[in-house]
Amino acid sequence: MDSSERRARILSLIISEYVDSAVPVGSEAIRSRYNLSVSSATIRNEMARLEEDGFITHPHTSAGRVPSDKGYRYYVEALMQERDLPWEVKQTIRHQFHQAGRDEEEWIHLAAAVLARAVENAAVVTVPQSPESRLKRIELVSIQDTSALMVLVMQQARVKQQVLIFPEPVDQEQLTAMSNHLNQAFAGLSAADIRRSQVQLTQLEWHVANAIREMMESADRGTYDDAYLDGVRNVLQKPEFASADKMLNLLDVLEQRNLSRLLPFREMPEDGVTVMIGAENEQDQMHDYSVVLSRYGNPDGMSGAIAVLGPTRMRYPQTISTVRFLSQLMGEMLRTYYEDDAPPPRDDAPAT
Amino acid sequence: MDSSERRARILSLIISEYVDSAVPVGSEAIRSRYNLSVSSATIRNEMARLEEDGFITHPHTSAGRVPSDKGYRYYVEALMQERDLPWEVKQTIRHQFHQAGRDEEEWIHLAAAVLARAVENAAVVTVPQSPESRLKRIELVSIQDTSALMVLVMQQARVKQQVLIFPEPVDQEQLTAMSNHLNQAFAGLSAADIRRSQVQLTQLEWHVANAIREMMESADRGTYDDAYLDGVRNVLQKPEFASADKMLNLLDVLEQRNLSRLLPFREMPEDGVTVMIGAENEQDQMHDYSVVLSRYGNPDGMSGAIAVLGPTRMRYPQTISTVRFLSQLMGEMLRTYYEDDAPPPRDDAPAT
DNA sequence: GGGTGGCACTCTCCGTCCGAGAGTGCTAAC
DNA sequence: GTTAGCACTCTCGGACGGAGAGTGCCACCC
Repeated sequence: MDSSERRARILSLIISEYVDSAVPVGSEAIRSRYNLSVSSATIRNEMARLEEDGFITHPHTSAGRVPSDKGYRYYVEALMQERDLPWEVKQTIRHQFHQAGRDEEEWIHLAAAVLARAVENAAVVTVPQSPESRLKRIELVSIQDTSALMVLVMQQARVKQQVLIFPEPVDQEQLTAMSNHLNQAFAGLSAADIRRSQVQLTQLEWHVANAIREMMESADRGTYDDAYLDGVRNVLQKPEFASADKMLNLLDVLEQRNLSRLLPFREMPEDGVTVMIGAENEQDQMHDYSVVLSRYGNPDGMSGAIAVLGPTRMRYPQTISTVRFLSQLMGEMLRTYYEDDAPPPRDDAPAT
Repeated sequence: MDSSERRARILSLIISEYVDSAVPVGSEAIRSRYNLSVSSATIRNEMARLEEDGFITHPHTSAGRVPSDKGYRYYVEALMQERDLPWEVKQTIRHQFHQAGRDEEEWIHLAAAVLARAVENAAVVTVPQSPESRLKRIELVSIQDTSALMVLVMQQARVKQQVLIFPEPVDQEQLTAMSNHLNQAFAGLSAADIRRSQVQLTQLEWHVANAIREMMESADRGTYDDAYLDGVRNVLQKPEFASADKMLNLLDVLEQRNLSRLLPFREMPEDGVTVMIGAENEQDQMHDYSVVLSRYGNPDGMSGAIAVLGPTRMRYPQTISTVRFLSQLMGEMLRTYYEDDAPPPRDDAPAT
């Protein structure tokens, strides 16, 4: 057996063992558990080499070895074999999704729950966003003399609402007239289009148009901020978080709603699964965690992100396959239920 | 000094001291810290009496005293004096609220954040609900050949949305015709009214009407389930949760979305603040926590609940005042922004 | 008889110590 | 290159003990 090949195998075994047990793994342990045909002394020699090269470390002199970020990275890159999820598992998930397919909130929730459960870590799923909202319909409903509810329907079936306060009493008839006019003027436009628009508007209409534009702009800005989180408990239960301050640390990372700053959604490639191990994440707070994430949907149309967050000691193969499958599935769901008639101009979209 | 009066004073001091320090408080500590004119031995005697009567307990023989649920209850009932919040504090909060008054979600969020921060514990704020939703307007917007977005506007400015799938292609023109007809037929009705309605509907309209009814029913059922939570960290940081299992315990209580089962929203009186101390809550899981809660809004119109959750060791006076003030303020907000002109009379179902 | 000083007693907390156990690294031999 | 052997290191957990805080009770005092 090639010596570097054997070294790789040992690294692989250390990782499997450590991922399962959370306990530093010693030379004798792997020899006996995987009955290798070499002695523990040989394994120790190899381990020393692996440590020299930075793939594993030592909590202290007389402890077993623990994979380093670099070790995991090499494992993910070269050693592990990603298994496709078993057909039944896929089928079960698919079924659950089609059950809950109507209500977006429920649907995203479900995705997070399924993911968290499958990978036994925390899952984050963002609400899908379109790159630039376009107005489809506006509706004004009277509430009080001087206030009305504005409901915006955007393309891709996104609905936004806001209470408007008018400087003078406005009745439903006026509101209807205004919404008719605004619909005519603004349907199909983006926030920028509306800003540039030259349409003649009354004072009140202008008031409303402003509110529309602001809401659309804030919707466009808010990408990735609206995320569902599930499975925090999975992570907290892991032995690495047994102490109270570790737990608080993790909760700090998760509870704040600026998750999107900690997960590198922005740098996500258009497709494929991204793995970020420990200190590879630029955020200091994330150095003890790994993130596996993927975009779902169509970058030109509706898209969001799903991510798994857990300790660096994570089952990468399963996690990656699951994230991959779920992101595909959610893409399909988006196309089926939410996308406009006009198919986005890409020619690799699998037929539904 | 009357002896029972002195005993009450000592209980009061024990509670203040313990609430601040989280450490069992001894006789000498109280004497010196509040320079009472009696010796520690006398205080010990009084403490023995208080313990006999069940107001305080002993973690172990040679430890100081800790208030029992009964002790806190007596304190809340008879000893503490609820101070009104300082005017500036009220003003600051009021100001924040009027800043964020438009968007309901933001507004509820803010309420939870303000409350959690003010009382240094966890805060729960439910979305306001009306006792029975009434349809105000329905809108149908085409998405694809066979699917459309249904947007329901209820009285009290609540908006619900759902994607509908039709068995046959339907274009926007048909959708508009349908929504016009349904608006005519159903405006102002409750789910029950719609169920009873005798209006002639086409097959497709019937399909939609069904969806409307289901959504309204689910909205009516869902009271109190939709809640915002803030300040979990405040609670976790307290010394009583320093150990990992205590933390997990608390997280279990909070993370699950069935908070409404643990907080006795249903038994809430129509007005006033309810305090529930430790084992007074029927739910076993809640025996270590106290809850201070209040309804906000108008029981006949829109109403919701706000609650504070923390360890039984809690600053009851401040917490109660804050909850009281916030519930009043939120009631005002509801009336100002969200309530219909016509207060919902009981028997106004328009004939169809 | 209530209040008080005194004192023995109890229990926790924390630092120290020690032995068992696990694992390493090195060396010498195969 | 591999291996057996062995000294060495470090952690973990239990035992121990002293310091400190607090109680409970008794005898005494006003």
